[in-house]
Amino acid sequence: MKINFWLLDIGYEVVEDSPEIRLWGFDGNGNRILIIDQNLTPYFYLTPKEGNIESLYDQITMLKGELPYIVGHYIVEKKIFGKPIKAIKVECKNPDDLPKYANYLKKTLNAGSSFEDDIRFSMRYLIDKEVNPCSWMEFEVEEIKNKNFKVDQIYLAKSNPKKLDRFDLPKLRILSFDTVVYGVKGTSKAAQDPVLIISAIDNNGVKNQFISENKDDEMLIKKFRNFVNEVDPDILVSYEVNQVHLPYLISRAERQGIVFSINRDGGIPHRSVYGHISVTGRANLDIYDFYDEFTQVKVKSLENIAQSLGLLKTEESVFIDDFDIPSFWDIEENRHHLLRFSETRAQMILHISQTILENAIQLSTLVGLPLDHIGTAATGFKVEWYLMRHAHRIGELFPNRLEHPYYTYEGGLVLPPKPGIHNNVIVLDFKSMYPNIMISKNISPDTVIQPGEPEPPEGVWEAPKGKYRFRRAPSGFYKEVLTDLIKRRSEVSKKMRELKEGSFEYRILDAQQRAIKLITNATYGYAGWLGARWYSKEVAEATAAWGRETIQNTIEFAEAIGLEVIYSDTDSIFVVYDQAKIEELLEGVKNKLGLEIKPETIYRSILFTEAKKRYCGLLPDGRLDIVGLEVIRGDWADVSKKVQEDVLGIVLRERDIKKAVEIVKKHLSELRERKTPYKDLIIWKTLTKPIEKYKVRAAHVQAALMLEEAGWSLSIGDKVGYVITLKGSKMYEKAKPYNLASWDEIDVDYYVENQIKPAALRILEQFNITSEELN
DNA sequence: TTGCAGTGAGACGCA
DNA sequence: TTTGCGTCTCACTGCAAC
Repeated sequence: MKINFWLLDIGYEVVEDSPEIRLWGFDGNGNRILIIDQNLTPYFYLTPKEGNIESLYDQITMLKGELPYIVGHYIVEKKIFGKPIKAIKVECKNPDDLPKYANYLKKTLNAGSSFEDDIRFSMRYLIDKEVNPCSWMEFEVEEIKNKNFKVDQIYLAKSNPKKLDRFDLPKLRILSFDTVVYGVKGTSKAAQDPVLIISAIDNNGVKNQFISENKDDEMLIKKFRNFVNEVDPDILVSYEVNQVHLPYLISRAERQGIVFSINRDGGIPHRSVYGHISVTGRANLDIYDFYDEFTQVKVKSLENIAQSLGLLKTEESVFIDDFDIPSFWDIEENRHHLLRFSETRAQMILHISQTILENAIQLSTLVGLPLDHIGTAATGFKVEWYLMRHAHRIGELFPNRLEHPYYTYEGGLVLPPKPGIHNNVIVLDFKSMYPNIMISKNISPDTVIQPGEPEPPEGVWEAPKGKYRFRRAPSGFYKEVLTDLIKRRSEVSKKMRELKEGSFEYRILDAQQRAIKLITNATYGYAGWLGARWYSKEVAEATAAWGRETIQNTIEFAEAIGLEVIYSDTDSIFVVYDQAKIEELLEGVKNKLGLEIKPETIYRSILFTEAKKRYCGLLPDGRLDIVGLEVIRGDWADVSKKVQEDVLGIVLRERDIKKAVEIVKKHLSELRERKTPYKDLIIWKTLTKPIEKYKVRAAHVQAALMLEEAGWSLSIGDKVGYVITLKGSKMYEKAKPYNLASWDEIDVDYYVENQIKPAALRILEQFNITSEELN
C-alpha cells in the first residue's frame, strides 16, 4: 500500500547483523507511525594510490574470503573537486564500523584514500534517498506487527520514498516542561540534590505539576515519565534541556533504579551528536540552543527572552533565583511562589517554542538535518550538510576534513566616519554581496586555476591584484549551489507577495526564505573555515578582495557624481540624501559593476564619533537605531547603558546638549544617593575558556572563582554577573559575584568614573563636554 | 614605590 | 566548530623619577 509520510525523527539499529533505518513521523491522516527501511547498505569509497583502479578492485576481490563484513564492491565514476576519478564503492554489513574497515583496507592494500566512511548511517540514508526531514513524502509500505513501539502503526518500506508537493504541517503535540531542583550551595548535584518540582504543559492545554514529597523525588520522576508517555508528545521542549534538565533527570532516575523510558522505542534518552540529547521518536528542542534568534537579549535567560517577546506580564514576574530555591521550599507558606514560578516557566517555554519551531522546521527541511539537530549544529555544519546533498546529486565525493595551516587574509573595507551629526542620511546596501560575487566570478574550490597552470580556453576571472584565477566556465560547485539558493529564495518571496501577511502560508514561506538566506550568506564564511570539507583560502580571499574592490568603486562613483559619503562598512555606504544623484548611483552601479545596490534605511539624523562600527541614527518614526555603542553591548552595567540611551535621545531628538548634561547629572546623583537599583550595577561577562587557561587576571574570572568556591560549577559559555566593590585596588580584586554582594559594598566612584561617565562622554565629547562638567 | 606609556589579552559587536 | 574588522577596558611590563 501507498502512504504519505512526514518525517519527524530518524535513527538506525543493527538488528540481527543487518542495519535498519527507523523513520518516525506521521501518515497523511495524522497517525503517528514508524517506517522501517532495510533497503540501504552502508558503504564508503576507496581510491587507489596510483591510477590503477582494476588492480585495487582485484585485491579486494581476493581479500573477500577473509573479510566477511564486505558484502559488495564496485568500480564507480565519481568526481573530487570537479575532477573525474574512478573509485571503488565498498559495501559493508555494519554501518558503525565503516571507518575501521576503511582504515584496514587502506593499510593492507596500500590504497590511496577513503571517502565518506565518516557519514553517520542515518544521514547517509537522508542524503542517498533524497529525504528531507519535516517534509512530506510517499512510501510503498507493508504493515508489520509484533514490535513494541509507541506508535499507531508500524510499516516496512517497500519502495524508496518519493518527494511530495505537500506543504502543510501535521498537528504536532508539543510538551514543555521545567524542573526545579533543591540545592543549598551553588549548582545542584544529582548525587545529593533532589528534584522538587516538574511543571509540564502541552499545546492542547493539558498540564500537570509533579511535586516531591519531603524532598523524595522517586515518585515524582516516575509520575513524570508516565505523564510524558501518556501525553506522547512529538516535540519535547525546555530551556537548557540538553545541558541541564534531561541529564539531571536521567541521572536522578538511574540512582534510584528508575527506568526513565520516555522514548518511543521504549528506551532511555541518550547523548548524541553535537551535544544534543536524543529522545528516540520525538524531537527534543532546547530553547537555549536558539540563541542567535534573540541577539537583542544580552544575558540569555528564559525570563529575558520571554520579556523581549512580550510574553512576560508584570504580575507573573515572580522571579526566583537558583540560590533562593531552598528558602522558598523550606518555608511552607512561601512554597506556592515556587510552584507558580515553575509553572510560569513551563508556559513561557511553550510560547517561545512556538516562535522558534516554524524557523527550525524550515531549516531542517532545507539543510536536511533532523529537527532536533538544528539547534545544536553550528552554522558551518548546517552549510556543509546542505552542500553534501548537492554534492551527492552531482557525483562529487565529500572531501575529507584536512589539516590546513592557519591563514588570514584581508576582509571587508571599513571607512572612517565623518564625526558629528548629519541630517537626511540614506544607507545603500549591496544585497548578499559575497554570494553574488561568488556567482558572477564563478569562485569555487573546483574552478581555481593553480599558479603555473595554463589558462583554459573559456578564459578566467582574475581577482584584484592578480592573486587568484578562476575559470569562467563551466560553473563551479559554489556557483551552482548559490544560484539555486538565490533563485529559490526569490521564488518564495514572489509567492509571499500574493499572500496575506501573517497568514499560515505566509509565515511558513517567510521561515523558508529566512532559512535560505541564512545558508546563502554563511557560504562565504564557510569557505574560509579551516574545518570545512570544502575549505578554500583562494575562494574566501578572492571573494573578499572583489568585495573590497566593489565597495571602493561604489564610493568613488558616488563621490564623483557629488554625493557626500559619510561612512561605509563592507557592503554598505551612508550618503547624504539627494534623490536624483542616488538614482544615478543605483543605475551606475548596476551597469558598471553588474551588482545590485538597494536603498535601505533613511535617517532623519545620524550621529558618528571618530570610531568605526559605532553610531546612532534617528529613524523617521522617532525611534533610535543604535549600533555598536555601549547601549547595545552586554558587558556594561545597565545604569551606564540607560544614561547613554537617554543622552542619545536628547541629543538627536532635541539637540539640547545642556539638557543631556543635566540628565547625566541626575543619574549620577541618584547613584550617589544609592537610589539606583542594585541589578543595574551588575556587569555580565562570558567565560570563553576554562578558568585555569586565562593568562591575565580579569574581574569576571575572579568572580567565577568565588562562585566556584561557593559551590557553583561553571563551564565555558556561562555568563558571570559581578559588581565592583570598595575592597581592593585592581578591578579583579574589587569584583564580586552579584549574588554574594550587596549595595553597601558598592564602589560608587567606580560606577561614576568608569561606567556612567565614559558611556555619556562617548557621545557628549562630540560637543566638547568634559568629564568635569558632569560633576 | 609611583606614574605612565606601550603592548597584549579579552570581550563584544558590525557587516 | 562561518569570516575579518574594529573598539574599548584593564592587566602587565619596563623604565624614569622620587
